[in-house]
Amino acid sequence: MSDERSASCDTAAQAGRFAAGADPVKREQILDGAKRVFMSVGFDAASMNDITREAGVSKSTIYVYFANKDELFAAIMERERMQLTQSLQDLLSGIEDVEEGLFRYGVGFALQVTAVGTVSAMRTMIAVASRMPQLSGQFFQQETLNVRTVLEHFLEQQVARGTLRVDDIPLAARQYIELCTGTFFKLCLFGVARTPPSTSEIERVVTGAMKLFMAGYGVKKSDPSMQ
Amino acid sequence: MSDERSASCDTAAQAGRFAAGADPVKREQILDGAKRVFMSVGFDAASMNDITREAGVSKSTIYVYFANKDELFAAIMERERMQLTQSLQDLLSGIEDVEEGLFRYGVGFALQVTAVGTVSAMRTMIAVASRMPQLSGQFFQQETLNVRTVLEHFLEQQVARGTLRVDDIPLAARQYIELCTGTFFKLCLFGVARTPPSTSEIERVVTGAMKLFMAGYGVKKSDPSMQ
DNA sequence: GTGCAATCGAACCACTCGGTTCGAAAAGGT
DNA sequence: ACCTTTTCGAACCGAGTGGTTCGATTGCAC
Repeated sequence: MSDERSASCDTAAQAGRFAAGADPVKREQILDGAKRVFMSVGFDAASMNDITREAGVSKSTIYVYFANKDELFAAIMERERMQLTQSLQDLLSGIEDVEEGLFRYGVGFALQVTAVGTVSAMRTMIAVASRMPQLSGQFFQQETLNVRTVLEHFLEQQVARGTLRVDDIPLAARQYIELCTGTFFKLCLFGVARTPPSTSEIERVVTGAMKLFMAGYGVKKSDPSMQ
Repeated sequence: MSDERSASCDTAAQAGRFAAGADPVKREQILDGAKRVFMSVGFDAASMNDITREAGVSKSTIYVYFANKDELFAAIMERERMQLTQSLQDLLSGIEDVEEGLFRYGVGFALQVTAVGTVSAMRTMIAVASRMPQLSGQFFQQETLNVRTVLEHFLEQQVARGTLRVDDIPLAARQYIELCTGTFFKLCLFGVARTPPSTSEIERVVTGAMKLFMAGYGVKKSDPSMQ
């Protein structure tokens, strides 16, 4: 039954014909339009009439695809979270050198969290965090853990290789993340910085972060001939 | 004329009789009630009917004191900002020892930014930052500058005393602030941490921050007899 | 061309919103 | 007790809210 339905959907994808509420193109169209309104004015000030206009579909169609405003919002935030998480997965793939890894992670992460889309998604989620604890918990919990886990694994590897000496890996990972991104993220979130920081500014701050981090955790090379 | 009015107000303060909309007790009552609603559900979801009930005054009285919802909100956020700024003014007064100063600043600041009241004020302001850029700009700009300036002055003093070697004071100040508070603040803001961190947890993280900071910027004592 | 179904969009619903009006009640001064 | 003024609170206003209904239009398959 479900296999039959799945096959039917795959076939229909070529044909452009779906059951009501099942057209992925129409669904994305709604999500895209709604996202623009939610990210612009937040959940409460986003009206379904505004979303109808922005998405370019009928309001009754929106209600065929989503049960209510809350469900539409949740779908958008989940989509945002997945995109954000996805883009951070491979920041440290295949890297073995400690400074190259730290630099690449720091810059990549800073670019990600200061991007306009990320900031507005965060801001929108923060605004309703106390009223929608489950949704916000899911959004921030997963994202936070994933980002730090990647760095923690990398630090563990470096400790095993003898390039770093770290007693508390989770604390060190937190410290490095905050050194690289903390101020940037806050300035963007608060609206003090109207545009994302430049890449060169990010690189400058990440370089300083690395320098401090290595001063605290780096293992000095004891053999001068290896320099 | 204005002197006469001012004297009249001072006298009346003892007597309990004010011109309409000029009673400071009634004004605070409105602000307190409105604050509770705004901080709980945000600007948009806070209705003037809710605020009327919470403040325990008539809606028409609220409109005698404040022109509209926006003005009421702005007055509350300004009051919050001033309280926040005030409480951070003297964190480093009279301290000369570098590690004592760093510890005291780190712990004091972390306790302040993770307090429930601070977090909800920030969250509420962030939610409307893109719609009320002037208000949010004022709120965050002043607060951010003041907090960091205090630390920068302290670092400058320590550099002059020879206990720290810092090329870039503003960057170092940012780094230390983020090391001490960055993760705590975000976890609270995102609603992941449901309660503020314990003082012992803050002290643990601040101690780690100091250790890292001194590893990077501290001037080692070259005279053993001074230990 | 025909038939079927998804989508459209105008109209509708009960309710809430921010803000206004104004007579009654309350408070304070003399 | 009387007078004045502040505050109260019920009723009101036009606009907007999320969500529903349903005949007309459109799009796709055959």
